[in-house]
Amino acid sequence: MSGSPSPSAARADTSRQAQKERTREAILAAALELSQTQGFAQTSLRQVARQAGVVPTAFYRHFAAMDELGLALVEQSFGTLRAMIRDAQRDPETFADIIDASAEILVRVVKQNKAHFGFVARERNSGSEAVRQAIQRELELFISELAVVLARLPHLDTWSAEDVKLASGLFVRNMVYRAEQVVQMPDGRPDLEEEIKRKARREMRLIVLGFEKWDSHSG
Amino acid sequence: MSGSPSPSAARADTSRQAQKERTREAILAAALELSQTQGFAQTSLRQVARQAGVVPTAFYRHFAAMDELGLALVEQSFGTLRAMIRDAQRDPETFADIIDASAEILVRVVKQNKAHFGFVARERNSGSEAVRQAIQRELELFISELAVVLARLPHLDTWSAEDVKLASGLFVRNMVYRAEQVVQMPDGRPDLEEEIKRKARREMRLIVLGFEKWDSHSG
DNA sequence: TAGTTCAGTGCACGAGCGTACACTCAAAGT
DNA sequence: ACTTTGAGTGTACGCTCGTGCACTGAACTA
Repeated sequence: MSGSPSPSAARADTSRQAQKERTREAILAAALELSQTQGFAQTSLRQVARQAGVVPTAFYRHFAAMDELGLALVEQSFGTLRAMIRDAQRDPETFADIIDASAEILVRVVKQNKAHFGFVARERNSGSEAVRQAIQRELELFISELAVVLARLPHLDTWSAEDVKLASGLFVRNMVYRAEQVVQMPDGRPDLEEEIKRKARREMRLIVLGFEKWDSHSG
Repeated sequence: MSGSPSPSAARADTSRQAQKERTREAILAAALELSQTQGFAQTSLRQVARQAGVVPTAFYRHFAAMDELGLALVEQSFGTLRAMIRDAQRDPETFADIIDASAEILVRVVKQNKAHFGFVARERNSGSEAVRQAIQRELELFISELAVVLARLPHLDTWSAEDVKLASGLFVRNMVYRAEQVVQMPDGRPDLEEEIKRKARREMRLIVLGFEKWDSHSG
């Protein structure tokens, strides 16, 4: 992450690769911002270049085509998503129970990363074939990762792997849905925010009740 | 619905309004088909006109702009969705239980109307502002309608209206998700189809188990 | 039958698009 | 000190796009 060849230059690295990286970031940021209002597929190469402060043909020094940029954004977005569960696992005992904590973290992290979560929600069903497939695959992977976490919880620790994944899928899909709502939420409306948290909590509780019964039902 | 001014002409009505209606249908069908592969927002007025067999400027005789066409497609699509619950309510006792029936009907109807369900799934998060809002509103309405049906079922008949709506929302969102899968399913793969049905059944059963416990939990 | 209406035509326009190509000029390599 | 490299530039091309405008001719009206 550090380690440029020249030892000093703490403020603005003028080395070639550092400058290139900076432009790349500018292009990614520009594409993400433009996607928020008009969708990635409607965002043109020229718009991205303009917003990034670069001439259209310079784009090709970084990405072969817009599709490639899209895949980079998918990767970036899921980095944010993964940071969220890492966050959620860090201190699971701060709150009365794990559900309150999850609802809290969900709303907070999504609010802080509206662009990334919005990108995933939008492009999941409407992006180009490549982007769509990348998102679906990442989402499947994410469900599996969450399943590993869930498998250590009471009730679920005796379930089959398939059952845990089913539960994980239900959670993730509800999370995606609530995230969509947070993304569309106007700023400065803590009442709406609380309402979403409350609904998310109630839904998760209903599902957990199902867990408990499924437990005695199949165990 | 019938009642053209001229009494005969059972085959091809050449009356003015009938011809106009036929062109309108052709435009709707063209837009729906083009949306399937490239999304509605990427579909141009000229593409639609071309596919409908009409000159671009003729489009304006039917819709003021593409947005208006989009709203018409939303309406058409939700007509299909409503036909589905009407279908589901028609003979709820044909199958062993209501869950088997729902999974069966879901997959069958979605498969028969891939274009409409795909349109809703895609444009729900990525359409123009107007289209997106129309879909969200229709989806909310649909959840309320399903809640009325659910409220008559065992266990749920004692719940508060808000709780029933929560349950209805969970069902609809899972339905939307499974519908997305059916839409993306390649043709002629009954094994995948059965797999989706099986998962949908298991998910619904898990949620229903939650219902039963919530019942004794809050009642 | 003569006159009106209006769905669909044909043309023209300016604008934005992706991308090919030849270029510049600092940083990196020698 | 020199050459090489390659990120970013500027121009130019052939598209497609939405839309304005004057038109045609069959279905309707009186």
